[in-house]
Amino acid sequence: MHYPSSRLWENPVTKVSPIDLVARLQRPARTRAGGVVIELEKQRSASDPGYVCPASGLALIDMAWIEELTYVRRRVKRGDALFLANDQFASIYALRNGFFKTVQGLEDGREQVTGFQMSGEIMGMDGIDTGRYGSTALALEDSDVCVLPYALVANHSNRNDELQRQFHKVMSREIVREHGVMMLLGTMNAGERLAMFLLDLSRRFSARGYSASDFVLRMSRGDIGSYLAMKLETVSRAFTSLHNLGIVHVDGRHVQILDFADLERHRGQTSRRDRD
Amino acid sequence: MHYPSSRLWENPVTKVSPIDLVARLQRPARTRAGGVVIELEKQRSASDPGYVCPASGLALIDMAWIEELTYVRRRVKRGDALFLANDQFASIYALRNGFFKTVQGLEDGREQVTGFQMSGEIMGMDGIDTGRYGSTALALEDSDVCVLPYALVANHSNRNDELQRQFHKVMSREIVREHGVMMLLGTMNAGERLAMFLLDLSRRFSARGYSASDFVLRMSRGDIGSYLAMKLETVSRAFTSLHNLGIVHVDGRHVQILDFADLERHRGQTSRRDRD
DNA sequence: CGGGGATTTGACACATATCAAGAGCGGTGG
DNA sequence: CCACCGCTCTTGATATGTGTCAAATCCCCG
Repeated sequence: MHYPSSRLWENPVTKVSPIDLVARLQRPARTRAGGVVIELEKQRSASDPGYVCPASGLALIDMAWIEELTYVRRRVKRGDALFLANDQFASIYALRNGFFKTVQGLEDGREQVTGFQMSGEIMGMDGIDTGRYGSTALALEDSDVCVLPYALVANHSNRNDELQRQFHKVMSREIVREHGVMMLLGTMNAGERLAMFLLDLSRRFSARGYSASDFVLRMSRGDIGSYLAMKLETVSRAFTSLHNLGIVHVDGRHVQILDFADLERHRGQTSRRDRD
Repeated sequence: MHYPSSRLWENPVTKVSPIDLVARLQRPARTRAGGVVIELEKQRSASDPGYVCPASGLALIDMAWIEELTYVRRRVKRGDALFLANDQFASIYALRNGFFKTVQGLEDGREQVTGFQMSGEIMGMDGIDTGRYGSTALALEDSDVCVLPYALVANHSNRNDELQRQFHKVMSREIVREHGVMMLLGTMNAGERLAMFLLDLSRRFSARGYSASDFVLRMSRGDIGSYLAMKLETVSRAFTSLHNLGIVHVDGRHVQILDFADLERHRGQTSRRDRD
């Protein structure tokens, strides 16, 4: 699979080009605490506030710490990649505004959506281990991202217990989320999976001040299916089923949850009779 | 589900009881850097080396850092729990010797194995976010575990870049692993899943100096099925299939991989004809 | 040596995949 | 403004992989 990447050529907010940044961060043979990062910090504290990623949209998610660390922002257009699987890892990314999916590929070409990210959520942590990203992050709508150079995060969290804690929590949360997905894929049928998916989206929209019961999906049926491990036709049928039961109103990508209690209940037992 | 827990009553290696340890770690209203942890460190540097977890068995896995942080070791008998889902989080655990599974539960009682851990691997990181473990860790054989109080890990990694990096890597690795499992569950059929599973085990045994091609499974067909999201009967049939194809020799829990190339290939396409 | 869980195997059911066709819908250009 | 294209989505008919239920055997552990 080949996606257009916004990687090295788009840098509307900062004066320092990402290329320089990456080059500096990767400059070898200097202790992290000593040279490189401090140098970056000096730049960061220069008088131009433009490259500081305002945390406004993120406050709800308890991520003021991101503000401290943002070195540069990046805009990613719908359909473009923030990073590609196998790219050299240098930064994690906090989504400030917009919507992403992360996609993981197999050698033989099969691929799967491993997550959807919305504002305040972090991408790229799967790159820390091997030094290369394990997945590709694709914008599902025009988005605005805070670039958090990993070296900076690491360095700051040495001296800021709260930041360290937040960072650990973010990674832990990702582990917990993935446990949940494994659970979903391992123990639930199609109807339950979709119900869980909608409830999860609802909760996350709600946490950001949007309606919990009325929202527009940013992803296609195929993406949902890939994430939930079912074919797009099955996703469509499951939507139709929920719609016919009067639990949600579905019109294309516009979803209205009509009965949360039923949807919650659905998330526990569904079977053939529901479709009739 | 109710499992016997080794939690508060088993502490054969250290002089400080886990109860005291936990109590101290949880003592509120003291900065982490200041009071509590330093206090622990003093104890740790006392003349009794017994409570330091020798890193011997872990060296291969690049985890010498664990040695520095181990405050106490714990023995967990087969079938007992190291920690239970919903237990108050205080420590992560490095498996020194033995074999574990981690199990996640749904409110309605359904549960799933989310991972198998062998020596050198870390458990409990899913507790950092919420302060409670998200899963239960059950010993599949008598095991020996290094207890790494989270406060200690956090404190040390403030002052030790390498340790910080290792810790981040371990969490990242867990995220990557879970992406892999999602992939497995989302895109592969039963035969492929089992092939992947066996190759994964093989690799991990091999990394610990055991045979890559001849090993004894510590877990039941049911556990494997739970992990791979298939019924135990299906696991059994998939084993039989691999056996009949001459790719692996299976005798109960004793597995010998006869043809790695075929097994790798199997991990890419399997279908009905393989069973005939 | 006995008992009970673990495993295997078979027959059948069912949830979901697959294949196929058509409908909706937004964008584009004549 | 309409026609057309390409996409996504829906719906139907059928195929199939895996689940379910059941029974027999194995074998581990007390």
